[in-house]
Amino acid sequence: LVGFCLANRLSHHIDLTDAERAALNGLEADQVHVRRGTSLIAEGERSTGPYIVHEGWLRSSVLLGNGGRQIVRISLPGELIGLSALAYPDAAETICALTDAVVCPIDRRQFGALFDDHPRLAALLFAITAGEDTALAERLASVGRTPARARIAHLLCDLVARARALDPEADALQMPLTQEEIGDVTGLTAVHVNRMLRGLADDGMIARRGNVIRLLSEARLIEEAHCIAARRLVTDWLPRAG
Amino acid sequence: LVGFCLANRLSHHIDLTDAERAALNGLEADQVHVRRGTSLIAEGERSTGPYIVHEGWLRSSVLLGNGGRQIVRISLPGELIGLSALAYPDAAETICALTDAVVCPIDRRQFGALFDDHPRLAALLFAITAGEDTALAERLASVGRTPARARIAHLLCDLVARARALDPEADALQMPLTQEEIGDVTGLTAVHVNRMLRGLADDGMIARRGNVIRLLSEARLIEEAHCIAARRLVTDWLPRAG
DNA sequence: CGACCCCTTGATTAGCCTCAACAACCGTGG
DNA sequence: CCACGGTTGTTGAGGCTAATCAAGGGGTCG
Repeated sequence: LVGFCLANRLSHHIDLTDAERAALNGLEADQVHVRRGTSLIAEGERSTGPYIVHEGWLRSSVLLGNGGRQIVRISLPGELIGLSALAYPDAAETICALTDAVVCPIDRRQFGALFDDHPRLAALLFAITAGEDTALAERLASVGRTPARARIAHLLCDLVARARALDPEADALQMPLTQEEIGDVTGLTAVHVNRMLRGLADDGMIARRGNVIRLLSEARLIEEAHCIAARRLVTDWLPRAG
Repeated sequence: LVGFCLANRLSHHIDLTDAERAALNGLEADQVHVRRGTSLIAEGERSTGPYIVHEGWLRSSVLLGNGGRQIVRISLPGELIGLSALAYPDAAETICALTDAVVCPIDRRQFGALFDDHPRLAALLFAITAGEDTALAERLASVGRTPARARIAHLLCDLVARARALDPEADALQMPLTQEEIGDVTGLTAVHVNRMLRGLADDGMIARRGNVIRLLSEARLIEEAHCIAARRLVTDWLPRAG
């Protein structure tokens, strides 16, 4: 078994019991490898359940009738993706690997069984989902109400913060998104993304070398992005384990 | 007890057992009245849990550092709001009543107990939350990747569809949002919202009389908005009741 | 009656998009 | 090994969408 599993991630928030750990191991048994650039599932296809990311980065996007594309989420190891499979029979989003990746498919029913067997885990997943919902709302605010530079600053801050949560050592961001994809996240064109990145570099806020982006002044970026700092989850309301 | 409770809404998706119904009644016992224009909770304030809307419409918004405001959700009776209270100790969004409203506050711990006592209800709420997450992603796509007219068409289609789910008779939309608020949903200025509404009216797609908006050609609006039709929830994965 | 909010409309500006051309890089196949 | 096509990044010029600034009208509430 390779990669960073959900059990790892959940144990950052609560102390897992042996039974809970075993249940998660059972849930995360299957692993599917996805090569960079290939899609795990396409919008409209029949889906059987969500996935847990074990390794690599992925993106979820929706297509517009006018040919446009919006990337609605970038997913890192330890995160759940494709949750719309719990609401609808067909996938609402196309999920595509940004790097070579390993994911674990979860059948809806397996997921449902978790509510019976391990209510505390189910509740924690609910809390995590609520937190990601807040992050999505924040991105909507960024796209809807801030200028281009700020949107890109916001994305960069978001990604480094999440990458750092996985690897506290990393001070530079190995950026797997093309400028066109950055545009699809932020609602801009690739051309304009390019100009804004150049602007940020000229102003000494970031340094670029190939795909690697280093944040030279995270404070100024955060200020420019009107970021909201990552918050710690409250877990005091979860039911008792067992 | 007034209004449209959560039990009503959930029973559209599954047949509730008596025990489940009783549990929901217990959950929804408290009712708080909120007058139009007043806020239930402000961003940053300590929060104790989410709310269930029993009557009226409310909006959730976030403030940007630059003075901007983004409305991230419009909530109708039967819906859960303020779910970020399950993730963070302080409210992530300001919730404000668009009409006189009645809501039921739910303490985090009450909500947590639901996972122990009624796993099927907890799982259904998870599914509903996943569905709303999809709707939020769709709005992000609308704001990020479609022109002003399309964004407004999208909002109108969304609101009438949801209003109609509550009252199938209603063919007109009693719009409680000011044009400035419509702008805060769609990422536009009030002035431009006004011009776009006029344009839609001039083209015979909507008719306006005061606050009441009638959709004259919903098909054309949907096409213009690149809307995705409301889908039916899958519930086959939920654990058994009891 | 006056103050305030909301709607409406016009004129001007600015931010971002479109179109276009080229350089750099990559994986592929000859 | 190199030639090649395709993708990505870069930069310039010009146009369009939506923001800004400004002014006035209608409604409601104190």
